[in-house]
Amino acid sequence: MSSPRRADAVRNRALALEAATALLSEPGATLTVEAIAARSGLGAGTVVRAFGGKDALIDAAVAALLAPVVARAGELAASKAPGEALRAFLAELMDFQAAHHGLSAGLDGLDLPGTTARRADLEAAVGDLIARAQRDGELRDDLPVGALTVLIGRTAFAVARDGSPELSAAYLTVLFAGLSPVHGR
Amino acid sequence: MSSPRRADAVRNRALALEAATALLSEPGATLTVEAIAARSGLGAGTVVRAFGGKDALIDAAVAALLAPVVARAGELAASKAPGEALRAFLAELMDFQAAHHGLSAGLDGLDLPGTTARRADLEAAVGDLIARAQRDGELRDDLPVGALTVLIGRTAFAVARDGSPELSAAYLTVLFAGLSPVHGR
DNA sequence: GCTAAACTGGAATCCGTATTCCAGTTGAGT
DNA sequence: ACTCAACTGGAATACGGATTCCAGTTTAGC
Repeated sequence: MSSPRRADAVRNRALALEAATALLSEPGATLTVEAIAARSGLGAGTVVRAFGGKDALIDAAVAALLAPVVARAGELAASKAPGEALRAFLAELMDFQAAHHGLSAGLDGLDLPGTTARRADLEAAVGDLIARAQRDGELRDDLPVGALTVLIGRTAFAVARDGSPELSAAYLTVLFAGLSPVHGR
Repeated sequence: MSSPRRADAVRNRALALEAATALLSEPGATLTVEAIAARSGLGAGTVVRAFGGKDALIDAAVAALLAPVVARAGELAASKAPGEALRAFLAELMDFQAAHHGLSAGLDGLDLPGTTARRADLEAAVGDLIARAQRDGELRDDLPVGALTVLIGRTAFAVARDGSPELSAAYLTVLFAGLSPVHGR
C-alpha cells in the first residue's frame, strides 16, 4: 500500500541514516550535509533527498539513537524493583553516553521537532522510573517528581557529556546519596 | 600612552558590548551581528569593528558577565567559613543564572578562546571553594576534588538553564545532601 | 572655524552550507 | 533485451550571516 520504492533508494536511505547517527555520536563532528555525504559515500543531493531534507534526517538519526534507550527504561521498569530499576537505568545511561561521546553535546543546540519529541519521550520514561521509586519509598518524598525528573535528566546528560567513567561514578554516588530518603529529614 | 581613540568610538564600543551582553542573557536571542546592531542602534560595520570581529565582541561580553561571578567566589572564600561559602556561592550562582536566563544555553555551543578561558576561571574558583570545604570536613572526602568540581560546575549550569527557582532549590537540596560527609560511609 | 584623520552606516562582497536541478544511470516490469 | 520511471551525483543556485569597503560625517587639535 505504500509507495513502491526502489531497492537502491531504500539502501541509500539506510546508509545516510547510519552516517548521520555515526557523526552525531562523535565528539566534534561537523554534521553538515557534505560530511554525511562523504561518510556515507553518497552524493549530497541523495543525502538530502533520503528523508526530505537535512532536518528530517537528523531527527530520524536522533530517534534511532534514543529509541532503544527509552525502550530500555520501560524494560527495567517492568522487570526490576523500582529503586533498582532507576539505579540500573542511570548507570546504563552513563555507559550509553560514554559510548556515544558527542551525542548530548550535539543534541542540545538542535531545535528540531523530532529531536524535541524524542527527548521528551526519554524524560517521560525517566519520570516514570522516578515516580515508581518514590512511591516505593526508595526516594526522598519531600521533592516533587517533576522537579526530580528534570533535575536528573538535565544533570545526567550534562555529566556524561565528556564521558569520563570516574566522573559518571562520582555523579551517581552523589546523586543517590542526595536522593536517599533516610537523609530527607 | 595607549592609542588616542575618539570619544564616539569609545561610546559605541560600550554600546555594542552592552547590546551583546543583553542578547547573551536573553532566552532565545539570535546573537547575530545584525541583531546586536539593531539592539544597540549602531550599524553592522561599527559593531564588528568595535572589538575587531564578532568573536572578540562575544568573548568580551562573556567576560563582562562572568568576571563579577568569579570575583564573588573569591570574596566568599575570603569572608565565610568554607562550607558556608560554597553553599552561598551556589545559591547566588542559581540566582545569577535565573537573572540571565539565556546565558548558559548560549554559552555552550560557543567555542571561543576568551569564553573558554572565562569558563575555566569560573571552574577554578568553584574548585577552590570545594577544596576548602572538603579540607574543612564539610564535604565527603571519598571523591576527588577534581571530580566534584566538574560535577558541580556542569550540573549547576545545566539545572539553572531554564531558571525555575523550585528546580534550583531542589537541586541544591539534593546536591548538598549527596555531598554531606556524614553520609559517605 | 578649519583641516586632517578617525570613525560611521549600510551597501556590496564573501563564505559556508542547504537545496534544487538536470543529464546520465540504474532498477523493475514485460 | 527493452523501456521508462525512479533515482543518483554533483554542479548550480539560494540563502543567511560575517566582513569589507567607501562616501559621507564627526571629532580633536590648532
